[in-house]
Amino acid sequence: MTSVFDALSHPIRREVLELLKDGGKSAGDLADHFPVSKPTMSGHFAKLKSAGLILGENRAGSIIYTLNMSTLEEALHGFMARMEIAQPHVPDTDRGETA
Amino acid sequence: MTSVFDALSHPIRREVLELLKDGGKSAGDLADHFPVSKPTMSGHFAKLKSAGLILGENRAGSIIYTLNMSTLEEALHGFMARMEIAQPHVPDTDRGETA
DNA sequence: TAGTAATTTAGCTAATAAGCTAAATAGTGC
DNA sequence: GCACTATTTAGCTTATTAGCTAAATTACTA
Repeated sequence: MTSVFDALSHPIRREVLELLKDGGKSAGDLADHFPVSKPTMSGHFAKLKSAGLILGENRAGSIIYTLNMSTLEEALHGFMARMEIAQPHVPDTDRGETA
Repeated sequence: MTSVFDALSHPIRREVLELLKDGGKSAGDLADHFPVSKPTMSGHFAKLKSAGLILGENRAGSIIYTLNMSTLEEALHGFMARMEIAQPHVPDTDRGETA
């Protein structure tokens, strides 16, 4: 069970997540974005899946990976709360921002 | 030059950062919080320093490590922006910025 | 059912990480 | 300068990671 932060430690894996933010993509399509072999990419997918950051689904002879945003958000928000890191660019709370 | 995400991948290193959020602490005091040897902790400090997450300063026979919050914030905010993750609002916290 | 395309698994190598003990270094204070 | 304390460096072992090629598997499609 790879931890989320372990999964995020490799730049290829972070970029895979970014590629998935606008919708699912096949393993092959994802792999084509990176200068490593498909088996190597398969290992990266396995780690992301083990961390709960992506889900894989069989579809028409391919495997479509989709982002599991809630796992990522929970990990990042949880850590930021522990560290008491505030948001940088959202308006002051005393200006009555409407969510 | 360890990357911030590499540095964050180990739980001891994340907890060191948390211990430093309310002010600097000596290497020895930090090491006492963890069930590993001091040389091992020294290696963790070196990685955090190499990632720009902490600073070490000689003071009265000890080395005081302090958190470099801006590096951490930049990395997390940057990644969250790339991922289009809403950043949480953290309530006012007194981080000890006594004028 | 056989073929084909997509993906993973197996098996390997090389590099890095994390831990240890023992020794070296740096800085204080007498 | 010497002793003392704090911390790091050296040197080692073991485990993990990341990469590769080749082979196996899975799942469509004809």
